[in-house]
Amino acid sequence: MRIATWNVNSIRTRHGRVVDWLVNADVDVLAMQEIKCKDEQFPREGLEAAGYEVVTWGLNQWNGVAIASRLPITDVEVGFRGQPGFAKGHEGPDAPLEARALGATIDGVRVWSLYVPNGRALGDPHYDYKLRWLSALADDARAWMAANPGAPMALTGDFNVAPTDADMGDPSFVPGVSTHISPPERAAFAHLESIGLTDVVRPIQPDGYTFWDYKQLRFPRDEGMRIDFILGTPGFADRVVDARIEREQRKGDAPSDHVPVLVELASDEDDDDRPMIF
DNA sequence: ATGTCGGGCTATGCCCGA
Repeated sequence: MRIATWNVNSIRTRHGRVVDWLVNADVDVLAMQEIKCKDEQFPREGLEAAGYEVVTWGLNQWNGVAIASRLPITDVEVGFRGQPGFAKGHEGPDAPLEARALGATIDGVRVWSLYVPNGRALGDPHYDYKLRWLSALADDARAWMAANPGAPMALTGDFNVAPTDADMGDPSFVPGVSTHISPPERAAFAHLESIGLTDVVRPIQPDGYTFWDYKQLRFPRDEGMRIDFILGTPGFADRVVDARIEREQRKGDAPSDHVPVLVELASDEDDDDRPMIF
């Protein structure tokens, strides 16, 4: 089974490219972020014609997450337990949720499509929200892992954190000043790893960015950032046989500013070593 | 170069978010 994540930056602008890539890359499951539309506006036709079932959580023109799968989808969860909300002038515990997390089970694998808040600037209310959001995500993941020992789960998506210096190649992000590289954000990411989630792509693809800003020739200069990840429980990580960052998807007409990240999983029904398929 | 893209709005440019 091939599972991918992709911040598509508007599915209405990108659906043709998304379907083409899914079919060409033979992807079974795609977690999307920044669909930037309401559920009823999501262009499902091309995906469904290509054999994909689609579940979405889109509230308005901002954020929005979705999962498309060629295998049956069950146990859809809109938002995670304890997910903090956020809205202008509404920063308390009863702030409305944003459409940033969607969970589903596919062929026995729990898959989350996550769009972590950007943070905007150090000290901005959105930055505190980002840290609370990541902390609550870890709490929910830890509770799920305790209740489902050994089970495969992947937290996939745009984490908006560059965990190491090598993951930050955009010179406009300055240590001590900028989001995405601040110690608290990196600690929040490391905390996800400390509860038993593993970046399953990095051991296979140690280099490469997943995002390049549209501005200032960031892609031609390869001044990107590695901020999109697939974090797996041990029961997920043990089945990963290959991984890929689809840099080619940053090229051509109307690309997203992010590229897909995907992994190939061995079947859970046999222990045969699978050949590397990519 | 604040140099690019998305979205909405009531518009044919301006605002917001990334």
